[in-house]
Amino acid sequence: MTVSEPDVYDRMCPSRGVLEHVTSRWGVLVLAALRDRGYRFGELRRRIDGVSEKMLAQTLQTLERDGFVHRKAHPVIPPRVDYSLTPLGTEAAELVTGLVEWIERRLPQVESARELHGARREG
Amino acid sequence: MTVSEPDVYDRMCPSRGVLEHVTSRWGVLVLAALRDRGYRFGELRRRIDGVSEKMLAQTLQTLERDGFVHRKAHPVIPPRVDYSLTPLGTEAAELVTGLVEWIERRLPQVESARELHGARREG
DNA sequence: CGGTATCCTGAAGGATACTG
DNA sequence: CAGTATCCTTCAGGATACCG
Repeated sequence: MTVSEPDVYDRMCPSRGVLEHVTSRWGVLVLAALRDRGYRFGELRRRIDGVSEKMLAQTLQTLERDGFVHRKAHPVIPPRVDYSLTPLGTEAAELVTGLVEWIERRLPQVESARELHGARREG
Repeated sequence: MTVSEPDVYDRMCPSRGVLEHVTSRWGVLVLAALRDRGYRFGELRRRIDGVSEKMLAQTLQTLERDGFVHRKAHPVIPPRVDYSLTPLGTEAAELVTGLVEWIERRLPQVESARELHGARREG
């Protein structure tokens, strides 16, 4: 395991790193899911469609480290680990789900904008 | 130039694509910048620290296609192109800058959470 | 000035196998 | 079940060159 440096842009503006954790592909979806209730690892994996074990673990670790997610490991066999939002994470999750829900409401407008504009890349 | 398909996850949930355009590394920063006022291409490039010409152009095209950004090309030499937010883009920008500003306010809490947790990866 | 085209590399991230 | 370790592929995105 190699520990990577914060990149140049992070050094110039430390909030960029946090912003990217929270708005990352899987970060958004984890926060949104946990807003409903706490989940076990496997539950989350099934609920968040398409996430790999590796990426889910990585995303949860990053969010835990930033203080957004609380991890509670029960010392039982088979292992049981529950994830939930911290108070800080709850606030973050409200903001990102606000964004997600806004997008879902405005999707028709986005799609008609795309038609007007002519079908081009989906980057 | 190859035009890429929307990937599998986009097909399952079309809002994911829009979410990723808006929360992408440069998308967030473009929306936040344009919230202040309209900018020319070069102005934006200078204002958004670290963005390459290529990525700025690509990001603006994506946001334009989604109906968030308005592009006004003046037929003069040398060329002049102004970018601004559409009404839809203004709403999106408000949500993302809300998130950015929240993160900036909470940064001290995030940093103390990191210290408690012990210094680990910056993924 | 405001792009586009091409090339290239490092990092993100998926598949698989393994473990306590 | 909840991860780690390893390998391998894909792709974001930077560098460079060129153009209207």
